[in-house]
Amino acid sequence: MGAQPTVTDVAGVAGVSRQTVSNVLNAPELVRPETRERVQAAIHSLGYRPHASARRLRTQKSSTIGIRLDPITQDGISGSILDRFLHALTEQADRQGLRVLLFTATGPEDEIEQFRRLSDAADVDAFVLTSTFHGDPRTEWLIENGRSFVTFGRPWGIDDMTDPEHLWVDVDGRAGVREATAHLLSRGGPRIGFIGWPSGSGTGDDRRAGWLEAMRAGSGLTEEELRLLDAAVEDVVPNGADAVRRLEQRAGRLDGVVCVSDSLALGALTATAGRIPVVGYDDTPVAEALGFSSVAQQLDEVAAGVLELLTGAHGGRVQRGDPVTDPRHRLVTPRLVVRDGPSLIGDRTL
Amino acid sequence: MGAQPTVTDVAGVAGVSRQTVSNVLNAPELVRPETRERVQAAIHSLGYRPHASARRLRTQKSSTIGIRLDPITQDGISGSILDRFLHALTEQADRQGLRVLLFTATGPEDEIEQFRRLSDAADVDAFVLTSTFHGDPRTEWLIENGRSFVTFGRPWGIDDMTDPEHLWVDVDGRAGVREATAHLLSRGGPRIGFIGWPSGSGTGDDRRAGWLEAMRAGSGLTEEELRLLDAAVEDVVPNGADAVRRLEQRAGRLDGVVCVSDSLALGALTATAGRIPVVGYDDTPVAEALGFSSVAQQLDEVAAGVLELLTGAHGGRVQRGDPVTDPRHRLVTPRLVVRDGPSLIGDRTL
DNA sequence: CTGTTAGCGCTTTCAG
DNA sequence: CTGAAAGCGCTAACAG
Repeated sequence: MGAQPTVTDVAGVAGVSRQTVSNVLNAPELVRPETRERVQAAIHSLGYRPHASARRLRTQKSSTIGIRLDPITQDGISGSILDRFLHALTEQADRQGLRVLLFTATGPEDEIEQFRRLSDAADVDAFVLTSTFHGDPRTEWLIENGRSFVTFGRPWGIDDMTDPEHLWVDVDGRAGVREATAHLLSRGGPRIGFIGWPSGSGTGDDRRAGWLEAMRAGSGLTEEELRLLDAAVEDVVPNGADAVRRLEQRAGRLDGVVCVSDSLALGALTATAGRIPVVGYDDTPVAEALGFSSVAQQLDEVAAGVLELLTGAHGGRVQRGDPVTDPRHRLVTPRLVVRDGPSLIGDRTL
Repeated sequence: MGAQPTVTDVAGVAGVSRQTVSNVLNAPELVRPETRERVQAAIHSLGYRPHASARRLRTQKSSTIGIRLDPITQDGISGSILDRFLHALTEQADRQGLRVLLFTATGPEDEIEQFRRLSDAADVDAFVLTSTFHGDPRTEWLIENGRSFVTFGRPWGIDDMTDPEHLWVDVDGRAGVREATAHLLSRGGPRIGFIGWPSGSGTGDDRRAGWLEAMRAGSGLTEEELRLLDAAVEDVVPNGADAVRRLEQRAGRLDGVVCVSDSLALGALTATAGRIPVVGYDDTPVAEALGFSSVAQQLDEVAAGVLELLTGAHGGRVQRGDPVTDPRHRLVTPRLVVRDGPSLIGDRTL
């Protein structure tokens, strides 16, 4: 432990002045290579590290991004995607010298209060928001108050979508579900059902659109028939089972099911028991454990995109990018992880 | 946005000097109520917030605790417990004015490097470690270098266990499994199997001990018979199914199974398909979704314990407690969450 | 109880 | 390219 060395100590050892040391750290090109090396050596031998708070006080930058940890990992099954995103974000932020600070909030209003608290205290430079929703008051507040932020998730309101103040990264769910559907179409008959959420959620509707596109393009079924293959339920496991039974009843036969989430896929799986292929969404550990296919969000890419938008592609510092040259958003294409069917529930048990 | 007001601004408005303001904030009892209120009013009307970095620089405290986000959410199923712990920790830390900073590391050695980096830069005051293991080099380094830390998880080495430098909080797995086993004994026959991990892991052995205690006390079986009811496998889902089949073969009949994890419980469930009760450990979302009983760690209590040890029961500041008066560790008793059996895989599907 | 004086460790002018 | 001076916003001593 002991007292940490300061720039002054380093300067003493290297035989230069304090800000030469500072220059070596912050603008190495200004310092003659020879001197630079001497300073570096001193830094190394003393084990010097710049004092983060001092630097932050001076530069008025915290180099820290704040992210709220969701209150309850909703379903829990899909909740792990936040977990994975968080990990990717932390890892990549680290590499750019950015720290990730956690906070919690009881609801949107409280979250706004946290925004205020954390940014007023200069604790964070920017925020990363997850699970945005229609007419989200949080983004509104952030924009109005000139705070830097990026959302993981499109703003689903009509105007927001193109608001240049609103930077976002999202996963192209439509493309993912389209691919999943096309995959099932190519594997078996044309009657691929879709178990989605009730319409109204941007994310859910977007994914449903992907199913519809693929079906129109490749199933040869009529609109009437397609309607019979489309179910909308709340996102809890048992509903997946109910929905699949209902679809089978309505449509007579099912050749496969694409689900809007792994939770519903799990439910569907318990009802189909391996008879027909089921594809989920999120590629959660459950999908892997039970061996069903799922659409995987590329959380690494999302995290990279978030950071890029935040640092304006300059890396390192959090600062707005140029509204003209820099992109304001990024759509990441997910990847279908194909698995050979439910090895456990299906083949082995039943 | 605009420039944040500083103590000087507040002092100006309230008509007092700078440190009277500071005193109002840090030692209110030193200031006459009348003045105090005037200052408070000024603070409020200006929307003043102390600048965190300035304060940290001055006090040489970061009021921040660092926690590593596990590299890969191992199984994923049980990985969510870190997630939940993190949430509880953040929430409670918040209330004490402590921030939670995340970092990642590729392994124990790298994690130590991060400890050094974060504490040298005065970014964090203390660390919280999860998933400690036998002869963990991390705790050794932290102790040697005088860094504050608390582990979630006992040190399983013999000496470490009583090391007064090592503060820890853990969940009493033995008690949890004992209760789970007793519960199954009371519900059905005496042949309650145990599916655990290979011996060697402190956590796993501890839980196994719980099963053994309950069985010796309440099953009336011989040691010989008990041995036939005890399986040890690696923690992946399919192993749970294999193990249960093996046990049934060896022991002839099974009246229930207690598993060391929800992952194995899920596997066991697919093989037993609701014939006999299965109890898991961790009470993950999967247990809830599928409706099987599980031993729930009390993450809120663990988080509270961690913070208490960290702040030496004084709350607020991170500082070692008195080695004599303050407790050095805390064992939290888990809770058995009883569910009426696998509603999905069991009753409905099969 | 209140004000004055100093300085945490760093970076950013601006001269040399 | 290097050095000297100044101050980010705050709080801990001490003196009034």
